[in-house]
Amino acid sequence: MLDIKFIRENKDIVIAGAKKKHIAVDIDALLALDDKRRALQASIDEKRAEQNVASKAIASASNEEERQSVISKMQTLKELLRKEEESLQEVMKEWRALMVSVPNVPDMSVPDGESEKDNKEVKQWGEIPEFNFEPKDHVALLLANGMADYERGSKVAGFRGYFLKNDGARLVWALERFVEERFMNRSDFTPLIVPSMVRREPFMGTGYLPQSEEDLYKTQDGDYLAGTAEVGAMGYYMDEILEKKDLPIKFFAFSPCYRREAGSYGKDTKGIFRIHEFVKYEQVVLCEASHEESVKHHEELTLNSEKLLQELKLPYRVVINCGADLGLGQVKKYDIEAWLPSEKQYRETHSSSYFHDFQTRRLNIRYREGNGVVRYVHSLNNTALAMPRILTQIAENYQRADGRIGVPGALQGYMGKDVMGRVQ
RNA sequence: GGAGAGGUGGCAGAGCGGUCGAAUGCAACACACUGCUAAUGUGUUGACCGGGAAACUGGUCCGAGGGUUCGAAUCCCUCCCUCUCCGCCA
Repeated sequence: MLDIKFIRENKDIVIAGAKKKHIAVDIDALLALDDKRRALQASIDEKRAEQNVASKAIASASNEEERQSVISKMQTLKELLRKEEESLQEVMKEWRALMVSVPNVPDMSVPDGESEKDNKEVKQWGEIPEFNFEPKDHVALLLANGMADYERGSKVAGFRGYFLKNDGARLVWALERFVEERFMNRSDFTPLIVPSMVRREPFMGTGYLPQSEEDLYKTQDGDYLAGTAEVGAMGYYMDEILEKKDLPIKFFAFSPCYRREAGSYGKDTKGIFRIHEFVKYEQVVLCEASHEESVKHHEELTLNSEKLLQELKLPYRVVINCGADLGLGQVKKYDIEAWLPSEKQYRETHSSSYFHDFQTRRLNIRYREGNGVVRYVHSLNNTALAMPRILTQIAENYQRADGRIGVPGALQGYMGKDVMGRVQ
């Protein structure tokens, strides 16, 4: 959510930002409604002030006659007040609905664009592997090596269901220990295991609701299943006022993740690239309200993830997401994409974004500055490692002529070997 | 699943329908005192919306939403949440 004052004073910027994101929102209607809201509020405040004065007069009236005369005057005022309060309520309802639909303003450095195809590459790392045999895709590789079972996966769990077995399961556990150890060595990150089954408020606060309701699983008790640990981690300090000295707060958060993938029925239907249920380690940062701080942490979070891919020796690139590929609250987003040989293109493994105070305003997470001023903190997040998606890139990039899969050097200690699978 | 208790400021915790934004304690901050620390004394300290250059000023907020009343933290209703006990289960 943006500050209504900011919208009022920077109408053109907000309209241009929404256009860049290709999100339809009627700012003029919002501002007209806001004028109405403020006029009503002022009138109500005035009447209440009158009522407060009268109340004191009634309490301290010297005689009954005087008392009764003020009371009867207040009875008519009460009726007027009631009417105005009712219309304010209606206005507020509409006002709130509009307010949560106003997107955050993207950064200057965000490129224009219609879709993810217009994302702009800003960095490439690693060498794209050349094979002297016909490389297979991850679907076949994992199956042939007994590392995944899709048929039984869908028998048991339905569409996009999967089992990981043998070295497939062991590889996930190895990756967990790999990433945990990297972050455990950093005292600035607080390890956090977060709930996946979460109330509505943190979803509203992080911006997943109300817009993306159809992408979420919902329980019969009205809770939702989170598609990322960001939701629970951001909810952690909801409705709290932090101290400046405690910032930045960095979470290394783990959770199972659930996504309905409602809008992507045709995409990535095979294998384990796009699935309903997975696990993810997520970096979440709360920092003081400064654009420079946000940018600094954004670059750092992105680099943290890049280092993991570098250790795994997976070729990747970093793209700046274009306007249309940004979420409602995001100011700027980098996707990190690792090379997928079977598709001869990079595919997303990480997504790193910052929000300024868009989320924290909704979540009501603030901090006290030294001078006593209370401000909304800034928030950011980025994937640390998501599994099993990363198995697709590992399997394909490390595949061998004999059909087996090499173990990345950084994982050999955890796996206890340097090659996975079986000879065909 | 059954029974009960409760939700008040950063925390703890009082609070007769009007003088309650709310006693008191703790914490924090400032000043004083003290060789340092500790202790002590004095004072200050809520958030949000609006007006104002500012000083200041009007309004709102005691879980949420309704109701009664001239007036609600206080009375009534509904909902949400938390806790305790019993049962069940890991």
